[in-house]
Amino acid sequence: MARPYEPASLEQKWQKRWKEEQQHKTREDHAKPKFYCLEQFPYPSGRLHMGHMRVYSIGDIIARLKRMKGYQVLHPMGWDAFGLPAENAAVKYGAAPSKWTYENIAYMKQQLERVGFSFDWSREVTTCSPEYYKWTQWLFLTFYERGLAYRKKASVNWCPECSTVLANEQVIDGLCWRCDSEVTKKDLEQWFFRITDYAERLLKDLDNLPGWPEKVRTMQRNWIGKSEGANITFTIPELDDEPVNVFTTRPDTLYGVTYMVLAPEHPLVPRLIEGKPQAAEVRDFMERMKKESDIARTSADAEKVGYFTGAYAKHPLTGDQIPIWVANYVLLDYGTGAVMGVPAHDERDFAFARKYNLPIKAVINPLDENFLVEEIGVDSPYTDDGTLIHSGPFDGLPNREAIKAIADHLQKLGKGGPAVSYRLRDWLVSRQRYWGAPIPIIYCDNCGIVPVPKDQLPVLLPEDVVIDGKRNPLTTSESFVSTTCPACGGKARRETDTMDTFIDSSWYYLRYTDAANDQLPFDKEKVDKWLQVDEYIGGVEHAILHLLYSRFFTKVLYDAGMLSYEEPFRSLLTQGMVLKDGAKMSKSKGNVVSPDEMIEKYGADTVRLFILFAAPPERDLDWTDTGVEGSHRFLHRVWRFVEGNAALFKGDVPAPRPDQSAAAKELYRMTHFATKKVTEDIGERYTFNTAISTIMEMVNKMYAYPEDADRGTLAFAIERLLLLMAPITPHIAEELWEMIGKTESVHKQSWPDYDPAALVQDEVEIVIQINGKVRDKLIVPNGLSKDELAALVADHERTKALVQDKTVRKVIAVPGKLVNLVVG
RNA sequence: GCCGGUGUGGCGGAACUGGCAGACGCGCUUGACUCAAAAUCAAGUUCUCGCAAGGGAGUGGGGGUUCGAGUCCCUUCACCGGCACCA
Repeated sequence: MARPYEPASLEQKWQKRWKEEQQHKTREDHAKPKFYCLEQFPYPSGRLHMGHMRVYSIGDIIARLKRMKGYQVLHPMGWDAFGLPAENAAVKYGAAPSKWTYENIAYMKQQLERVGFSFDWSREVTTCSPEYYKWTQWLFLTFYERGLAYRKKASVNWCPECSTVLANEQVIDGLCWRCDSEVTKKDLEQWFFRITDYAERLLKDLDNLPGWPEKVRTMQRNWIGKSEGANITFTIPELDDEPVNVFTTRPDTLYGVTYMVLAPEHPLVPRLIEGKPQAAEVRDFMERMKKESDIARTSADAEKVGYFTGAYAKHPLTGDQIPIWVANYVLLDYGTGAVMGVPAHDERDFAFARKYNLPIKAVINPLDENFLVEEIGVDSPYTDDGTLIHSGPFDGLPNREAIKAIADHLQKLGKGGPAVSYRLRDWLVSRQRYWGAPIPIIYCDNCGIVPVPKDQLPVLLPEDVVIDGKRNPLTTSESFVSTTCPACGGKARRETDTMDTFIDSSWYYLRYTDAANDQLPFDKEKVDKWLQVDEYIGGVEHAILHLLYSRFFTKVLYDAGMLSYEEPFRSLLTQGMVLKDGAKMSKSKGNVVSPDEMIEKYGADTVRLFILFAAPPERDLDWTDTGVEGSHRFLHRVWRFVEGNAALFKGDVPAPRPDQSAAAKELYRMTHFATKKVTEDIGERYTFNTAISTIMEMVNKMYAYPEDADRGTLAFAIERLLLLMAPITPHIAEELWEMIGKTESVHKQSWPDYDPAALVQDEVEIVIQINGKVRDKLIVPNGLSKDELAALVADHERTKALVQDKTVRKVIAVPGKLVNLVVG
């Protein structure tokens, strides 16, 4: 009586047993090589979605393989548990954010266990627990001690919907990354991390990350946005030669400057316009610019608007009078907030000069002799290379050389010099929200800003707060706000902002290495043992945000001597989205497929198999019901075959005798080939889809295996099949492994090797080509040399017929592959 | 505009090092089993001409290198993503 495949009961049976045996606990064994396999930890939103299923399926297949290959594997899991949804839930349902969060964690943890992911839960990390955020605060203070955390008043991004400020990285196309509302500007005093100090290292070290996708490295390079050029100091005679710096990437065009433009918010503007007839309209313009959002103002097709201030600057080399303008297209926080205008050689300057009738002066002579210098500035600016003209002592110099020559010359004169500018801004880390780690800072009227002493951490989140989505909740807790100054003992008040949740997730991968440490965030020896993360798997939506911040954190902690690596993630795998009907799953589209329902219907193994089989990991995956059915069908097929042949394993199992028949030899070869292919595809190439397709081919061969062929070879193939399936579909592999009489878990077995000799075929099919076109195929003994092959083909009747009376000019023979006859 | 990525059957995808394009799966067609259906097993399935044997075309388009190109080079188009009045 055949026993049917019943995933629901057998999966729970094994999950229970694995848990009892603590099978997924990290075994620290210094004799073995280590492997740190990490997937981005989830936000406890309530339910797992298919995106979660995908990341964790990918991580689990890798971790399970590495364990079987004899590595000590760190494969931890935790919760990115601070954040706004918990607060929104508090406003909506009146539940405390902590209650909401911990209930979600409990539910999602149970879901993850139901899929059979091999996480080491003994190292579980929850960022909203005081045991964790104590160290987040500790690290904030470390940053503060190192001068990397500072407070300043600035025009910052403000999300009215979330009632909080946002970092630049969290503003996507002018909208809030969380809620998509339009972000406005506000002048506020806020905490920043000095990530710009690390701009150059963050940029340069991207070159040392060959294991990262080019796409992600490019995105980070673009975000950091390095420009090389020069700072040039103009002076303003009417303000006692007050200096004003401009940044330019084209110092070679310095002699072509015909005007200068300042950002409307530039601090010099009020002094420049004082007493001038233009003062009123410039002031009016400045007011208008203040109100306009950044996107509207800086979009490429926005009209360029400018006003003459009435003031002039002095050119640093020629001494010419340069009119000073203000315009919407100049931004205060990029470069120096001031630019020089060279309309002859810059598209934007040209358009501006045309509009306001400013002079255009050509200083680069095109190398193209057909291009007349006189044409410059007539219809369009000339922005390519050339030699300098009208540039005093630099005339005749190729402009590329002039860039350096002029910058160096200015430096000698003390009027500027080579300079680099980055697009990257400092990281705004304070949030006017409740559900985050409190910033451990105290304000004292006598002592000013006083950090909370590290031995007084954690600064606990108070519970007597009002969360109404309107006020900063911590300001409503009197018991929290009023405190004493750690320095002078006088009355003081606490900082009421909390930290950006991206700080929590910037170091969680370090905490996993030493999750229970109550003396330090982590022990140096332990973190050094496990770092770097060997494979980090997550969504590309964090390409800039989380991945840049984590790199920054690692570098700062490296500088602080807390760890020995400057880069946290050796290799990065960015998995694609899970789509349904060509669109991202979303409630509003009504195309959400629930993992719970799928597991209920087919079992976790089927869901894992389908996710890994349907597409390579980096690509988007289209969820199809028929595809899932197919994966489920395959597991049934495996089950039936193994179950139907389980009797083979009663008593003494015969040894494989592949020499008994061609069929036996072929199955034996296939088994070794599959071992090789699956090992490489899962362990090195991360193409799980092709690993699975090879296993399917192997099963097809097993079905076609003759009844009377060698049983030992078949037994060998069955045993091997289960080992190869173990990382992919761990439950069914375990159950069938037990069924064939094994007493120790399949997951504790050593990953099988393959025998290269077994891969060699006696006979191979070669292709006969005439002039590169396939004309015939021929079975020949393996291992023939080029000459033997050519001779054999020359003798082949059909080849003779094809060649007929034509001359064979050349014969190309590739052993084991083909023979190509060039005839004519 | 700059940078990066992707283009292969009806669909998801394979071809890793220049060597039989379309593995594996989905879908579809046919057969076996069945009173029948489902399930299962077996065969077929790029397009096109042909009864067939056998031709021809074919990896977004055009060109090139090579005995041989999905793969390398040049060029061009489309789509996706990042940056963008960034000085």
